[in-house]
Amino acid sequence: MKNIWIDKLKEKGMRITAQREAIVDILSQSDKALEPIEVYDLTRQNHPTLGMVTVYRTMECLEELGLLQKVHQDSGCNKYLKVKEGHNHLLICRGCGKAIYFEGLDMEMQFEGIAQQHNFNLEDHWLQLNGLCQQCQASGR
Amino acid sequence: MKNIWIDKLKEKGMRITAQREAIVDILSQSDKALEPIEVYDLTRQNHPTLGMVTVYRTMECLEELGLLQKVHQDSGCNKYLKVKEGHNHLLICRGCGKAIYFEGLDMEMQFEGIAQQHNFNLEDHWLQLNGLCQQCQASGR
DNA sequence: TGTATTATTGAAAATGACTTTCATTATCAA
DNA sequence: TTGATAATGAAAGTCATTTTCAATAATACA
Repeated sequence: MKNIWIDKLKEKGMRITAQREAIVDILSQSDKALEPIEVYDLTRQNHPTLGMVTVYRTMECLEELGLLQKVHQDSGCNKYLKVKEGHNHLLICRGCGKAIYFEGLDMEMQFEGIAQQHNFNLEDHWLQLNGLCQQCQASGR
Repeated sequence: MKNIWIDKLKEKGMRITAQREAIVDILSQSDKALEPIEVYDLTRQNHPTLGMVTVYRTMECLEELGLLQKVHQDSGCNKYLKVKEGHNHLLICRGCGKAIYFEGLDMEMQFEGIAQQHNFNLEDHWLQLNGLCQQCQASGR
């Protein structure tokens, strides 16, 4: 996972710095959407001189490369999650933030039908289920 | 529509001022999600002394009263749309922003099934279709 | 391997959205 | 009509994010 991201950065002609590698480490391994300040804090545990500006710039690059995407939640709209190509159906835990791309619902045809009813040309969609995962239920959130 | 909103404000013991009425006018009639600065600009056309602070405070109240809800889009996560109770399935135009609450898809059971597969306790969901409305297609966006 | 080029970094300053403060003004119950 | 007090808006404050710029480091190439 991490290596794929690093390769994509290289392909784009970007230099591989220790800072970028550390940020990629955190984000490519996280199963929850993270905001810049969280990435900053997590990365600084192993790389204490890292600056916030570098976090912002690196995350922006990763989004442009299609490796990260924004996840919108009431708790904040600045959270970024690793992309799973072709899978934009998400299940997110309100407690711990764990995000799961789920499959098994094929609703493209129905969505297309709704769009046609309203004379819309459908471009994409976003489906997100919100709830509490097993651990968070057990811990009584 | 507007009167219902005003009544709800009264019920909460809030005073009906000219500013609040003007803001309610704009938001209760808009068929697209608006951000505070847009509400400010629109409202000031008929009410030039209005302050930005009042816009923020009034929109916050309207959200708390369940009359407005946030709509998350890449173009901004600070847009508010009038609520249509029990309808959280939206079709939004990328061009003009027009938002339509649609019905006809009953997927609660399927969503519940997905949640159970992953041992989640489902709380709510958000489904949004994005595309181009007829007018925006015609105008070649 | 050494070196030149230039992308990257991070501190500091700037920006911009939003919130808080507070003196003035306006609503509305009595 | 009047008084209690909620609401307003200017100004100052806060906080996330962006820009600037001199110093540093990665990479291509000699």
